[in-house]
Amino acid sequence: MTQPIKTQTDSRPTPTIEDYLAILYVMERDGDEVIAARLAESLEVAPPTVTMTLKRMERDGWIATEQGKDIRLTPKGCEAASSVIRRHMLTEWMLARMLKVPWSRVHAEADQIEHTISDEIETQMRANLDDPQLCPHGNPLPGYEYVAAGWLPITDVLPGEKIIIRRIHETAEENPDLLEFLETNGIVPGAAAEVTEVLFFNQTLTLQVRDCKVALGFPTARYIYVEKFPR
Amino acid sequence: MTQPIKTQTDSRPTPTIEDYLAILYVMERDGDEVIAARLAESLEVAPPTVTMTLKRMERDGWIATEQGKDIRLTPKGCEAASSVIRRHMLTEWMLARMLKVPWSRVHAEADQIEHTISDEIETQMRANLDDPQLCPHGNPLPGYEYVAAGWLPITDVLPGEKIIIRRIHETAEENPDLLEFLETNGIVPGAAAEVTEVLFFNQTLTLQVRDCKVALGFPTARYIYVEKFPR
DNA sequence: AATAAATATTAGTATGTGCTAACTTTATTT
DNA sequence: AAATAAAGTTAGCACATACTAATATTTATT
Repeated sequence: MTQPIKTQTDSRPTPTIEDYLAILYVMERDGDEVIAARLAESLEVAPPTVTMTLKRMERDGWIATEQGKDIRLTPKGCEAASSVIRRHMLTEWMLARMLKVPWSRVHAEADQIEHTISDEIETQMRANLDDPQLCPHGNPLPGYEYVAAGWLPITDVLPGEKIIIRRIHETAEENPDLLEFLETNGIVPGAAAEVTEVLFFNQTLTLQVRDCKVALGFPTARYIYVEKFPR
Repeated sequence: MTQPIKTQTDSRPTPTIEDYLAILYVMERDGDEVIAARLAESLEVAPPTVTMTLKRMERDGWIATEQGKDIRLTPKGCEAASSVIRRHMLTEWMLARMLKVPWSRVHAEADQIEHTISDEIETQMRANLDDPQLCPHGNPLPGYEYVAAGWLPITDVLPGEKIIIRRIHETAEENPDLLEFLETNGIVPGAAAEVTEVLFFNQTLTLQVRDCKVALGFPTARYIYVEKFPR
């Protein structure tokens, strides 16, 4: 008899728990307040669902709650979160490069596929996709946060400054309409642009990308990170 | 407000139901007896689980049971089964060709991923994988059964006959050890071989593949389909 | 300090998917 | 025909994941 081998894939959290872990990881990384209400919004589930799921997560050692206060990932939870985020981002690259799925769509598709990628497939992805440090939207793979550390929100740029678009934050990726708008207007990592106008009273910021002008609302603009053009 | 669009992916059966549908499809295709006991074996679940799941499937219109007798796919069930089998086989090709996953492993991996492939990704796979009619193991995509119709089990070949390996049946794909054995010995679709010996008393059949001899047990051999060498 | 808003929890319910134990029904073989 | 084997079902249970309604708690604002 051949013994069934317990693979890492078997000991993975469920897709639901992986979703929670990934959001918690990004919240912690960004220094945001980690509370259940935010999770309920991000995941589009009712608050009691979050309460119960967090209880199970604590029971299973993915998170720890400081005397009922804020939620923190345990080392094990952090590991698991890193893993699913890595699989997500590698899947995005696979879809974009190998299957030519539009940039604005890869995130939503990868959100499903990520949970079914084994360690072996992850290894193959890495090898065949040049071991990327950033996802197609410019967000860093876990462990490569330093690569993105120097970029700043485009809201911090003064009119007249030339910039390179570097990153669309994970939060903005949740909005497919926005992604399509950005893609259509060439606002994707690597694009050169110039901030032409900032209208505080209107909460908009106008960009010149190639030969077209695009106005971004401030809430959107906060999720677009750029590199100041090397003069 | 943008209306959320109800995609086909939303109306898909659950992964569990897709698994049942795919097995039922193959059983029907091959003219096998379609009974719950066979499903329980294939799916490695207890018989009562099958009873309950089949009830839900009938309730939801995926299958119909002739006065409590044999199980048949409804047109809707057949559609859904074809869809998941297609996604499975396209995923296998993607893994093999794009991610260079070994031939003997792609089936098991695709078994998970298939459920998370949207119609859009399926379209992209088809376009970027040359619209295959057969999976990497030589089994036909739904609708292309005629492509495989002329091949026969290697048990029907007489010693001395030269053949081309064309197909490893789905049932054999469930056995990873067997697949690895076949791969190691070059028994994969397209390989030229010669049946050198058939030992009925021993229930084995010996093949010459390239420069090595391989003995196959009859139960295995029944799942290997071949084309007689064009003389 | 009082009110309002935001957040969290409890209680009760539902559904899908699994299990074991026990029992019945149907087929096969002696 | 009787015995055995195979197949199917019922009953009872468990767990993850969702929900609503109601309540409690905490934080913020007037």
